[in-house]
Amino acid sequence: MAAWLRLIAIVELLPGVLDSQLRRDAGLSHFEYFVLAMLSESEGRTLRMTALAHRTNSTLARLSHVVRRLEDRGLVERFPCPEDARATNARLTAAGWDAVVAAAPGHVANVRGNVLDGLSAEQVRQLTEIGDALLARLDPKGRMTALYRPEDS
Amino acid sequence: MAAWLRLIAIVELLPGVLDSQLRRDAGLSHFEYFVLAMLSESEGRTLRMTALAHRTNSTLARLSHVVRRLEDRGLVERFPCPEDARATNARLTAAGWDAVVAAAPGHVANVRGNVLDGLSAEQVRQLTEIGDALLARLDPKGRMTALYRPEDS
DNA sequence: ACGGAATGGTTGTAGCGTCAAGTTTTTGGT
DNA sequence: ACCAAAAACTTGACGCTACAACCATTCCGT
Repeated sequence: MAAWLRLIAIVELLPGVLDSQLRRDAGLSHFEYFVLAMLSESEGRTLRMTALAHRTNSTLARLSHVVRRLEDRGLVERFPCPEDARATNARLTAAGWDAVVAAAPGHVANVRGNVLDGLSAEQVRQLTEIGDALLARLDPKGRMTALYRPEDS
Repeated sequence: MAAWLRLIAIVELLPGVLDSQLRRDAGLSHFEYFVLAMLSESEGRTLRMTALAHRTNSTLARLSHVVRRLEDRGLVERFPCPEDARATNARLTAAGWDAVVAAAPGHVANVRGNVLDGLSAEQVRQLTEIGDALLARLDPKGRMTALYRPEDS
């Protein structure tokens, strides 16, 4: 019960902390930043929509809306996938890359300052294992396994 | 980094799991349920809006909207606080009590099944301490301390 | 090789949360 | 005693997310 109440509080408070720093300093929501960051780390800065949805723990519908808005802002571009005519690729533009590079340091500092620095090295290790155990239940199909366990996928 | 990615994934996935079960089985969002639950545990099933906002880790603005909707549905009623004319009290109605009682068992089962049962007793203990450490940073003013550390405040 | 099911994606809508602004009452400094 | 600042909400507008419906393409069993 004690653990559960704390977990709820974290889930309720963390998004606000991340969003407001990024919104203020970079004009991006945390989810938008995360989408751009996942693209920036991919081959050719390009991913199929479904793959991107998995890496961002999101729905295709949600992602579709967000990518459209990012495209309107010139940070991302979409083009049909040559290999599968059903699929769409999303690629980071030069402006999108610049936006991630500009936003990253402040975001990392925020995460360290507000989250990780409060934990001992041992607790970080414990949290990693707890995270694995929880995600095994929350994401039973292992859809976004690629993110938190990059060796599979 | 591994711990951080897992924490993000949890924060992204957990609300959906909680909301969809409660929405489906009880017609309530998790936040609405939590508001009703906090009232149900309070003296006279009544709390001032500010106190309720702290216990639910939320903003007064957010809470005000939610309580208005709950009031429209007859689950809660609002009345001015006699001691402080600025303040508003929210009280659970009989229908609201019934709604919490009806929703609780399914919700508890869901939480156990999807979250806590995946952890060992030792991990639950670790999570409690990690939660304390994180909340000390996320909620530096200890606004909603009352929730996760009921002995103070 | 054909037809139904599954996959991949988009869009409209409705509901919820955030932000900024406003009102009223209380507190505190002088 | 007075006035400014703070506290306690409420409200309206706007943006984002979930849900459901939809279309196109590919897969697969027979």
